[in-house]
Amino acid sequence: MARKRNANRNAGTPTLADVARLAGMSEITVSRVVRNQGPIADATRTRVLAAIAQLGYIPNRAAGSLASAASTLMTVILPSLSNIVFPDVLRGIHTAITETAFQPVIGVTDYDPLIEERILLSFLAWQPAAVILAGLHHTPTARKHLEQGRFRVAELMDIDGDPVDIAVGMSHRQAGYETGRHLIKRGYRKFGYAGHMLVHDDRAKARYEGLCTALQEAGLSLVAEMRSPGGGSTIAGRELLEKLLAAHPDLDVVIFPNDDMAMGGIFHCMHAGIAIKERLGLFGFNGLDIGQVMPLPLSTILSKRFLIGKTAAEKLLESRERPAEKTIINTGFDIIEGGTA
Amino acid sequence: MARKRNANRNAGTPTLADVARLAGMSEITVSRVVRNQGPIADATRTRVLAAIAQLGYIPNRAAGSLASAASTLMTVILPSLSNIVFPDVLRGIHTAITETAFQPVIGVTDYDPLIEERILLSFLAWQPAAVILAGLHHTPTARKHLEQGRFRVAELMDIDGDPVDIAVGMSHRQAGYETGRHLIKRGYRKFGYAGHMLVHDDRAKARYEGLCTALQEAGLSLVAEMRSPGGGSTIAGRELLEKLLAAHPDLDVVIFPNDDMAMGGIFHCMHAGIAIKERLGLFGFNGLDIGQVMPLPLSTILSKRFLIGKTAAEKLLESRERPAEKTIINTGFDIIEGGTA
DNA sequence: GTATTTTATGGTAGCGCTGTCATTATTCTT
DNA sequence: AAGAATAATGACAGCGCTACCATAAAATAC
Repeated sequence: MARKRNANRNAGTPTLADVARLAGMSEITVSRVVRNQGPIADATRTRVLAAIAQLGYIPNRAAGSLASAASTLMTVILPSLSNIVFPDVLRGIHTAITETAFQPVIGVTDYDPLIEERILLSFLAWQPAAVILAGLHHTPTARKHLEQGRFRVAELMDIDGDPVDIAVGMSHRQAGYETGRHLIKRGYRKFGYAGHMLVHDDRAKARYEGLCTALQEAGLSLVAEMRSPGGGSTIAGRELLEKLLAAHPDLDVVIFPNDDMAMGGIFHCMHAGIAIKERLGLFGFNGLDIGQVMPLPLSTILSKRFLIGKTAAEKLLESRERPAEKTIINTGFDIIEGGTA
Repeated sequence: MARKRNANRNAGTPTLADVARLAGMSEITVSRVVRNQGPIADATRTRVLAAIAQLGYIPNRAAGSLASAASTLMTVILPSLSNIVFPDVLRGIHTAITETAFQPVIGVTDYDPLIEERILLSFLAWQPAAVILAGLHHTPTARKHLEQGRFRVAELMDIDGDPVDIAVGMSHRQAGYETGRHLIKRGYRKFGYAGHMLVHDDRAKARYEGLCTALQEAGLSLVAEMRSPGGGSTIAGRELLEKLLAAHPDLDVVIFPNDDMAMGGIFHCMHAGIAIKERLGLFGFNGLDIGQVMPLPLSTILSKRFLIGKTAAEKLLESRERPAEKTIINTGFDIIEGGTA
């Protein structure tokens, strides 16, 4: 019976109708006050707000979403949370939407496009207002949904490719290339690469390729490379550099796919008494704070993660509609000369 | 007119009714298949799943939530994302729920209980299945909602207090106390504290108080303390230690509220040529990886952040109902002796 | 002073799904 | 073989809200 159902639910949860009754207005008027939409007389607004406060009314967003076929949720799907990089992006997003009605729903893919697809579909069930993901590479199914959905899409970090709507990030290929150019200019000639095995980390791969291109153009090539089977942690960087140098003691510079690993490299050198920069150059990527506070600041490339997140979210807030044209926002990067290469 | 409305929405979004029609079943049966609920004949399930696949049906969770007065959303409200600590917690939560239907919605409070309250209320509009927050201290309004809501509540990090339902964490007061005992045992006598000004960081405060208690019991007290106006970053730790030592050169050990600041302390000593441990002990909190990989591993306390997040989420998954009794899960902490104190 | 626009409010019909109660086939008891 | 329990499915109302249209009152136009 309907009454039973009501009894179960309504236990102390006031609805629009309750507010309307108390304020002596219709439901739709209360709804308009709540949503700040349409013309409302000041007196009416005051009365309604008083009733809302008195009852402690909390709007039911599920009902609202259902009725309007739209929600205030912003789907954020990131590859990882292990490293501060993506929390930084998330922080940027949060900063942009903190004063808006948007609420971020988070998914983590572990760099796996199939997991990304699964998470995306499960989140689309909420009719999100916008979707943010990392990178430009998704499964065909995911891409299809992203293109056909009634929501805006921002793809972060990477701009080397064809975005669905909006891409915000930097060219990782170029970053790798500039890294190579920079180090060649500094006089390094025997390049080593100490990477990781995250096969789906497209951006690390793009930087690697950019680096190789720069070397090639200068008639050089990687003398040695190794990849740590785990991930890209500091400890992995430390151990990997040790192994790399054991096999190739003649290297004069080693590039890491991120600052965490590069710092591990610094620690190995400190421990093994290797003169950083003079005897062996070390170069990272990301420009983490900690690398810059060290007595010998890490030479690296500053990626603007917070800015990427913030810019993307702001761009998504600009309009409710999908943009007619694709937009690519290049947040660029800075080479931090540092003291290690 | 209804037709117009339909036309706008239905643009390519199949509903349960569409699936039911195609499969030749009733809507409720399709719903049961989707939710894996109730007895369904194998043949029926197969037929329905085929229809779902054919149409690319995605259930509308807003409608489902409205009808059932329950959602699959898990509200996660954290103080900050700037430091890896809370992303670690979030990672633990995500690990626990990744194979379930739960989806985390994230809020960040900047350690402000009023912002926490605002975020909580806005999230309750989704009728979440569970709420996770940090700490045991909330505004009265927030506490009231947490106690009366139709969802389970987990309060993380801290267990010194009275939880709503479930608390998962450690005693920060005890951690501070043990820090003091440990350093006294090591022979340190002239204690300095290099903190920050996050007034709402209750846990740093509890550790500080525990430390003071330990000193007092040994007839000692803090010789000097300073607080950096910014936050608890590595650079702040480095600058603060320099200032602290300039004013109080006789200190023989300095405690920091977190590893980030303590590492800043290490860097200052390295730069200034101060013999760490012999001349000046340094002690942190958190047990971050990076501190342990340094040539001189940081002396600190390992807080089990990932475990806290994971345990809490698992506990919340155990039952759909609010627990009859309060539960406190102490994940404990480990003193890492390290090499800096 | 009437026509037109603007401002403020309400009635009503769903949105897409699930809870509740029935109903019919099937299997198990004794 | 009749009765009881179980398995499998369906009808239907309604969750709480908002889009859509309509209407009344006030302001403005000419």
